[in-house]
Amino acid sequence: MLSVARDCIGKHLIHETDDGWVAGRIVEVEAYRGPEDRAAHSFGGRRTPRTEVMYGPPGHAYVFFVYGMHWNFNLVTTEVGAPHAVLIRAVEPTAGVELMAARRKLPPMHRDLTNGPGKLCRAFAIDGAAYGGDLTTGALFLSDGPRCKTARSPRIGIDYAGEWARRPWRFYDPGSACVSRARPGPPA
DNA sequence: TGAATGATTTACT
DNA sequence: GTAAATCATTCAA
Repeated sequence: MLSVARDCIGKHLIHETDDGWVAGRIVEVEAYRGPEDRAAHSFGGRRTPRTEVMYGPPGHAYVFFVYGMHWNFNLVTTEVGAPHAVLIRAVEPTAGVELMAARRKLPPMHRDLTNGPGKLCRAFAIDGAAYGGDLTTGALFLSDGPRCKTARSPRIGIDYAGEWARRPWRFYDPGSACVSRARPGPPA
């Protein structure tokens, strides 16, 4: 589970749409460990229409909407019946930067294009339509990339989860400028 | 049927 | 630094 999350770092996410296509290298993810993890939506074995896809086969997209305005994109990682997922928190744009910039209404070459869960979903035009999609056959898919070193840290935005919030299940590429936040050292 | 809340981002002081 | 935006999903009655 955690190794799967780490393996996601460095892979490429591609989304083809009518407007063109965009791609990015995944530089930050978080692991969510189903029933045991209070921070996970599937905590306690909860099974609802929203979490249903996590109980299905791996390689599918778990997309959900929060705070009334943001989508988050997850990769279902484990076998049927085990509701574990990896949240894609940030990517480094590699193609279609101008299209992303147009969607985000920001200038190209801007790091803020994709350095957050809600941001990258908007830049990639990921929404409810991608829910449950197969990430190997659909318009939204993953591709292998060069393996690279990863760092780990506690997860973000789940303080309500108590001790689980301190589990170092966030993986990121320390060499990328597109990681969402919590950089260890000064920006320069 | 109704009320509470969140795996966030953005804007403003 | 703090606060507001905003709505699908979820839990209670």
